[in-house]
Amino acid sequence: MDDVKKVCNSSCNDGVLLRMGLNDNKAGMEGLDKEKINKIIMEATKGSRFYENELKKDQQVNQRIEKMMQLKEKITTQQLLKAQLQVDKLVVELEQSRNLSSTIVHIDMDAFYAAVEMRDNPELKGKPIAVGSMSMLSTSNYHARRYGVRAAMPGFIAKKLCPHLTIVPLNFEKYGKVSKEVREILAEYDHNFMPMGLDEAYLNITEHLEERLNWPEEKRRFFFYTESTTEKDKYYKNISAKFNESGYSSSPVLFEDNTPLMGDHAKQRDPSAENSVVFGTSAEEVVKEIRFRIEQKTQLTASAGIAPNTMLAKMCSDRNKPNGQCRISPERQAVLDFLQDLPIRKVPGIGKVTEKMLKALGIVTCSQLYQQRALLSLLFSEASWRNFLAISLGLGSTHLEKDGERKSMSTERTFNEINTAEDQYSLCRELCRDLAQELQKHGLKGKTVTLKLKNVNFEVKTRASTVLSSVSTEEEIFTVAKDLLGTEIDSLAPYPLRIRLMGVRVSGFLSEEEKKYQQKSITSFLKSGKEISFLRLQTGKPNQEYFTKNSDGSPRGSFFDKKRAARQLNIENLPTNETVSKQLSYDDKSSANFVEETKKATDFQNSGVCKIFTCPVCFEEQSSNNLEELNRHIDDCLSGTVVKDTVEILKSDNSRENTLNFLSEFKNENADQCQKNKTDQSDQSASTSDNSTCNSTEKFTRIILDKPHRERQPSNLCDIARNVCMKQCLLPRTFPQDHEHHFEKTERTEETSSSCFFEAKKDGILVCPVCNSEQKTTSLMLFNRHVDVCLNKGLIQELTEKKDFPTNTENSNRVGGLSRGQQCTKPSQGTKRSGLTTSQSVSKKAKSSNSKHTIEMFFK
DNA sequence: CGGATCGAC
DNA sequence: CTATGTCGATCCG
Repeated sequence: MDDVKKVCNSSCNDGVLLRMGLNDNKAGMEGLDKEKINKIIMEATKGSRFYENELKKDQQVNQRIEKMMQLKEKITTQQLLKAQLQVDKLVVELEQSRNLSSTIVHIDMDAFYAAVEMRDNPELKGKPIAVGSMSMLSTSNYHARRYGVRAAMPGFIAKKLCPHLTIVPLNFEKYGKVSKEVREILAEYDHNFMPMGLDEAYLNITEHLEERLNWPEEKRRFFFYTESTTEKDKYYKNISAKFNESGYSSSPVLFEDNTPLMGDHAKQRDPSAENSVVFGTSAEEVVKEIRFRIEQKTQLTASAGIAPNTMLAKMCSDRNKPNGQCRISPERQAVLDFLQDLPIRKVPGIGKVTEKMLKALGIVTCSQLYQQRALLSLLFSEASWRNFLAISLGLGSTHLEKDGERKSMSTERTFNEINTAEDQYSLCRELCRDLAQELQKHGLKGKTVTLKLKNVNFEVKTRASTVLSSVSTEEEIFTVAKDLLGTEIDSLAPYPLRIRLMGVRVSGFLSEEEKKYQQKSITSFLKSGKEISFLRLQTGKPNQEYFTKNSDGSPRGSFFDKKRAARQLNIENLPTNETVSKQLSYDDKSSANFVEETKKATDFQNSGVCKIFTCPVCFEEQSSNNLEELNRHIDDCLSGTVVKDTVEILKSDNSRENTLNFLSEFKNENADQCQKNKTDQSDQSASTSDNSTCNSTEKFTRIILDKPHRERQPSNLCDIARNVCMKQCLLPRTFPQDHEHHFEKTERTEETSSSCFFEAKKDGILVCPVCNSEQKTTSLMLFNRHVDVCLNKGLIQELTEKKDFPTNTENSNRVGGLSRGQQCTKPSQGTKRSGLTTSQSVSKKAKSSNSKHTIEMFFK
């Protein structure tokens, strides 16, 4: 979309109006001047809930600015000088890395949707039109823009600005088709061109330019598409006029020919024909050719920018729109000249908030951005000021990297106020259904579900929950989403939740790598057939009181508390085959009673009173008054006695899930082996333990370990875990003063990493499985602590609070002080995060108590 | 991680 | 009456 939203003049100080779209209308022309436009918008706006919210947001930005200014006051000359030196060192580096050798083109269709609609409906020509609805416009044509009608403006306001405005509804299908036609052309110049939405694209024509040098003229000749109808005739005469104006050396254009001609067709024609045009070999000529071809093919015009990198190309394409192009020649000085007086708002990535903040510092143009680089490095985050610096130097990506895998998928809807829980739940389900459909279409499953709500005052809230295994079906997503919704409804009771928008998002997809691995695992898991009987899944109706994480106020337990509670529940609900269904139906109730249970469990743990505990591995009751003994017992179970013939595990509740997952994986390994030994094992997967097929049906897992383990190097957690069980682990896993801690670790076995399972390197040097750094330590506990620091800052804090963990102060200070990203990043990796971030490793566990599910795989 | 915010189309 | 929908990135707690 062209830059309708960026027209805001930086001279405009009025916070709210800043967003409303002013126009740079020239006096005397048809349309309205800025003042009138603002007045009309204001009248239509003031007093509305929307406006109130805009004011609120504006104040928040002002507060940010205030904070920044306070920070600025405290900066000393000394600090500034020091910063200047450091930044300038970076400037030298960046300058050295400047690469002017690429030719990047940014193509931007002019008022795309509006142009398409006008093309297809001649009645609209010459009229001000906008595409969208009374609620929201996507774009407007240039005629309408003179009245201040812009993209992102509600139609009813646009109507007030321009009463004779025609609003055309969106027709994405059509735009998609046109877009495809354009892309076909673009692909000829760069196979890897990068589309940005339907109407924009970046091309790297560096290679094309080289090849083109050797092209014969005939290969660069294009013919005008002509038709005998008067209407079209006129149309193309206009085009040819434009092209001649802009400096084409082409001969006068005639329109006697009826045949659309491009590329190879051209060769067959008489080269001297006057209805053709030959384009040169320069970058400008190439882009003119592209634009020409686009126009011939679609009757739509495009603007373009040519520059040594994407950022510059994008800004360039803005320069001469509509229907124009601009080039920054690949010289440093040309780049700097271009930037000199360019308002920072024109820079992609700098929006209205950043603009306002920088303006508070007196920065409006890119050259000012450069001049203030030292100050900016002290006031903004590393990422931000480095970005600012790159901008002010005119640096950007010189190649087009294909966008990586999708990270999230979502759907949201705006509607008239909905305030009854019933309607909200059913809407939520509907959204989940739509989303599930899309997810499955793309074969995606994610671990995090986010619910988005916008109340009638336009305040937006998001609530997220991450579960252990990926979700993709309506039921799975809804199970999570309805809980999130439930807590929100509850948190407002007795007042109703009054919303105008709801959205559901799923993120945390498995990477391609992980997918393959899981696929394999599941397959082998299923193929082992008879060994698997059931998988249990959460069941029953949505329970509004079901506990979830809740940010503000409402009762919630910490992760550990939940774990303890869950453990405690085990004690009361011994899983036996007879009580299975009872147990399950209790599950939901037990969740509802979560708070109470949490308390009980915590009390138990603190009191040290002797209690009965059911070992999650062997399921024998253990009576113990301290966790140490329990841990020892579990250690014994894990390290040998259990891993032998035919162990049956009944999966009955969440608390045991981790251990079960751990063992499931075990089983997978064995199943894998089985596959190789037994030639044809008939597939008895009637038990359908695939994640995706698990619905609310009650199922149980029965896991049998009956095969010897393969011998090979540990390559993933599962392997490591196996080694532990085979007593191959090189390190003792019980730490005298650290039993509770250890217990938690046991539960974390499904984590991508765990301080419990690692390999020892030589004397006193251990390799942290999280950050991979070598840790010199004489104390396992200290090492363990390091790993945990890597795993989760919050975790450590919790532990230290509760247990007064012995530790060296320097270390604990550092933990609190550093940001997580830094903690676990190897120095050599610079600013990039290590493959395994803290967040990732902590993620799965965090919501474990909230999850239902089946097989959990482990990856390294 | 979870939540808010920014920015782009 | 009537102020979008989707996505990625980043920052902070």
